[in-house]
Amino acid sequence: MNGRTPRGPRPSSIARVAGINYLDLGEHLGYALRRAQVASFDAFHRATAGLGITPPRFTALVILQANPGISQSTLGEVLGTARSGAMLLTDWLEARGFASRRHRADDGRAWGLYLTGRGERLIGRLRQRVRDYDRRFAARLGKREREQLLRFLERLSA
Amino acid sequence: MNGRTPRGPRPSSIARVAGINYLDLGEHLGYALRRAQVASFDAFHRATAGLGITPPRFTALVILQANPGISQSTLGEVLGTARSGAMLLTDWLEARGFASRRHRADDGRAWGLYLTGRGERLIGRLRQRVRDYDRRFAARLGKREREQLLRFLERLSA
DNA sequence: TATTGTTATACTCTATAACTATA
DNA sequence: TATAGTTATAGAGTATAACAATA
Repeated sequence: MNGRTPRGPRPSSIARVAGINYLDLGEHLGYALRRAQVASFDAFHRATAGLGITPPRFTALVILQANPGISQSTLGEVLGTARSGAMLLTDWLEARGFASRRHRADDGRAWGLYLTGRGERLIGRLRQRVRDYDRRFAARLGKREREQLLRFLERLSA
Repeated sequence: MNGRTPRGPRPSSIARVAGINYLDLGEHLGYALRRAQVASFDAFHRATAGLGITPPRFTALVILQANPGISQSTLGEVLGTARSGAMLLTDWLEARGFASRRHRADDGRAWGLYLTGRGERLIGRLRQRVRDYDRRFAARLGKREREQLLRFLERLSA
């Protein structure tokens, strides 16, 4: 313990409590998805401990890396949040030197968003960590099962 | 439109944005789980529209039905939240006449929580609605696929 | 008129910590 | 001492609405 409390939302696992009757809750896809997602978030949190990186921030870094010059509105659309949220997220990245806003030649209203060198290095390290955590988290499934699961989830999300 | 804004958290879907490069984000189990969970939450929200029922509240109702006399602390444990959160949730249920607190004979500190008749009727209707929504949501999967998915998720959550 | 970014505001959820009463 | 419930407080996340600048 170092006394510092992490800032982001704390993932609290949802363990099965002994002696409790859950009825058919385990048959509900929504409940099962929620439990698995919390477990995944918990693993993500441990994998990125101390960096202040949350899943949306990680996603934003990946999207900025692959789509240099993207606007805040589009970033918000990708993340599924309102413009104002995308703006706060961009503020966070910029304040830490991971991303920069540049004026666009073609549209005076919008910013173009770019990773800085520091941001590139961060996402490089993060990619590795997140890939590792994802593999460890999925270790209870076989390779084929993991692929199957991904396809199922993709079909539900489309 | 009736002008009333729903109270609970609004599920905002995470659609794929055309023209955006997502790199390998789709291969991340955490990302896929999050997207599916948001889609599921969105369907749940529509299924229970107007009732103010959120997934944790639904879970609490099921747990109270199947475990009459459960304490607030244990309910919080089941939900994966702190005691204070379980208390606010119980307040919400009690204020609407869905649940009641009764003193315990064996332990003067703890409440025993029980569904009221009104709560029983609510959970009866909700069960039906939630089961329907869950089936519709999973309609993109076959029966066997749905079962497989549930087993995969269960293994990841254990 | 519509859109981008911004700002202010409000609301939900949830955690922490301190307190009380019981055990 | 430890636990159940309570209360107060704080923080993160995110939505809405209004506004200025630009299209």
